[in-house]
Amino acid sequence: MYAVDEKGRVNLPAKLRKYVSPEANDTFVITRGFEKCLFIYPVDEWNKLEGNLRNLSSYDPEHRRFIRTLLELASESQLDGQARLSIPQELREYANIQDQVRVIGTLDKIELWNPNIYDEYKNGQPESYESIAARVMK
Amino acid sequence: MYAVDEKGRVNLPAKLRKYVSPEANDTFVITRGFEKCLFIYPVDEWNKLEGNLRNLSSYDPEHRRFIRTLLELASESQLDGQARLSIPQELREYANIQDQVRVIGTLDKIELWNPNIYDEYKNGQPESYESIAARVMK
DNA sequence: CCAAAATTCCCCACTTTTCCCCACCGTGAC
DNA sequence: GTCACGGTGGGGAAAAGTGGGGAATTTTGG
Repeated sequence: MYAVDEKGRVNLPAKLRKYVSPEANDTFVITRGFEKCLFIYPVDEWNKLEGNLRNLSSYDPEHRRFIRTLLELASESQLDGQARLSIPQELREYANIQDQVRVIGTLDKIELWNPNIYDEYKNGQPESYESIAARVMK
Repeated sequence: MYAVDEKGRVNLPAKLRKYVSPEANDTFVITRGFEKCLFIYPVDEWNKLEGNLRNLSSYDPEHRRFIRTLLELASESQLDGQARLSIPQELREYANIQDQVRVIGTLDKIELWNPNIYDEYKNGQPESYESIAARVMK
């Protein structure tokens, strides 16, 4: 759990920063995620994703919709001197992020959640973690 | 049974340390486990697990949930000079670990339990150890 | 096109947590 | 008894996290 200050800045935990490739050069792309959270991609990871997007067809309505939604709120920015990232207001509103965030590192990106919404998400699942794990990792 | 000191440190018993591969270089990843306990993986074991996670699809809602839950509280750290590991507060809270822990070595990882919760878990099982053994090892 | 307002960004300062180190206690082996 | 090893406790430096002032830039309104 980390603080969001009045200026909408979030500290990226040192533990997670450690895993970000130096190629990213402290630059990140932040956009809306799945379920009401935000995704923060180190630019190098983002570029890979963007490469995949280019393979989609802008003549297919579903592809179009997917690309638009993903890019609509996307925004690139750099860490400040204290390793914090500014989260644009529209994105904060989308994820309902106020003064506290839960930060989750998920392999290729980082997720930001309103802590309450994350708890609801976890508790709202019909199946337990253990039983999903058994199925997924079989 | 081992002590947890005021700083949240736990001594990894010499008996267990003996079995950890030198490749792990005294580095461990600690995260939530199944049932209310914590898992401590030597990094080399963790890396294998992480490799499997990367094969999951982050576009599948169940896979996403699994990855989030597993990584949400995950944290890497090294043994200190006295062969102790610091257990982050959020993880201690999750497993309800206060001043005593039960430490169980389980082949590829180590489990930490609140001693009382572990007893309840054992006693709460409908089937006896012997009859599970018969089925599992058939 | 200019001025006022708002936002962004860069810097400095303070607080809290983590981690590195040293010291101590108890037990079992010699 | 004394030595070695495993386990426990705690002080203090360094790192991580937090808050906020003010210049620079962008946006807005006339």
